[in-house]
Amino acid sequence: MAKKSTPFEVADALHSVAIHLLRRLRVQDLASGIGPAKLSALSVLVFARHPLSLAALADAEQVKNPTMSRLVAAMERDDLVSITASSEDARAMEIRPTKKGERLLLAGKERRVNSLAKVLQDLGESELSQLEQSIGLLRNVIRRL
Amino acid sequence: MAKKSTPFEVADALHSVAIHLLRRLRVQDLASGIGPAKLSALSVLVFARHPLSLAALADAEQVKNPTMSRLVAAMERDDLVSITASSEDARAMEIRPTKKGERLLLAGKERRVNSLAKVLQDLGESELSQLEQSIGLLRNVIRRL
DNA sequence: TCTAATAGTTAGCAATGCTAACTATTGCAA
DNA sequence: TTGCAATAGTTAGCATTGCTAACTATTAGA
Repeated sequence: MAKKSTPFEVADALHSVAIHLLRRLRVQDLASGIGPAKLSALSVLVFARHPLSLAALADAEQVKNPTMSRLVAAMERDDLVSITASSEDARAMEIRPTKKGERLLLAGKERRVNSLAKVLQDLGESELSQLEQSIGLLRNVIRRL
Repeated sequence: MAKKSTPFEVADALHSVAIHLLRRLRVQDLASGIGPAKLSALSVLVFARHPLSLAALADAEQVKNPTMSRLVAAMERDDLVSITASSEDARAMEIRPTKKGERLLLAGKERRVNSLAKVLQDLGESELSQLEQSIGLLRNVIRRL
């Protein structure tokens, strides 16, 4: 049986693990030819399955509007997203991934996640489902953060 | 019962959760008055319990020498680390945290981790120990990455 | 109607990452 | 022993991504 740990200790360990996990995965991001911030924003757009406003996208990515504004502008220049004015509100934009953006995201994501998936394949089925449950827990934790 | 997921799906979810977790915790880092890269490097120095060379520190942090060189120079200016030449090799440096650096790290870490710990307190004991087991799994995964 | 709120942009700064090219030592081999 | 290649670190210059402050344009409401 595992030693009983305090929430502080678990938080500390979790923080450390998250840092080091991403640090390793960062290497794979390079092959996408697009930065991690753009890749992540593009991912939100692709999986949203409907257009998002700039503010909504900034919110989802936990960055400020000017930061997302710049990312979206760059992605539009690269033909990864298309921008149209909202029909109801001329101030607002509707941002969608282009076909090219969608293709790039899926390919990039595959490359990125594959190196992690390869290691996860060595885990047993029960370990994998345990990880999955923990991920579910963490999503709630993050929401309350 | 949870739907059976592929390693790829779990890897993807894990990647996403790690990103968003750190994004939330980043807010707390601000109170340290020191950037996350420096905080993390300082953490390595403090917990190493012996001096490290620049290359060793860069390696531990998974960054290139010039990047670490700049971080270390800034930390020395702020009196967070002390730098001495190695007695055996005049090219190499020995980097240690100062008292001030150690204090700042521990205080910063506490602040940083506390916001996460606060949310984790609302989890049940079984959920907490489940998280803990997953963290153990992940440490092995990261090592193999 | 006019004013306050909202959506987004622009400008300018800071932190952190990189590569290329440099200096200074070290160590090995001729 | 000398001289060259390898090693440790720095400097310069650039890209990305984050921020705040200050701006424009549109909308909505008093």
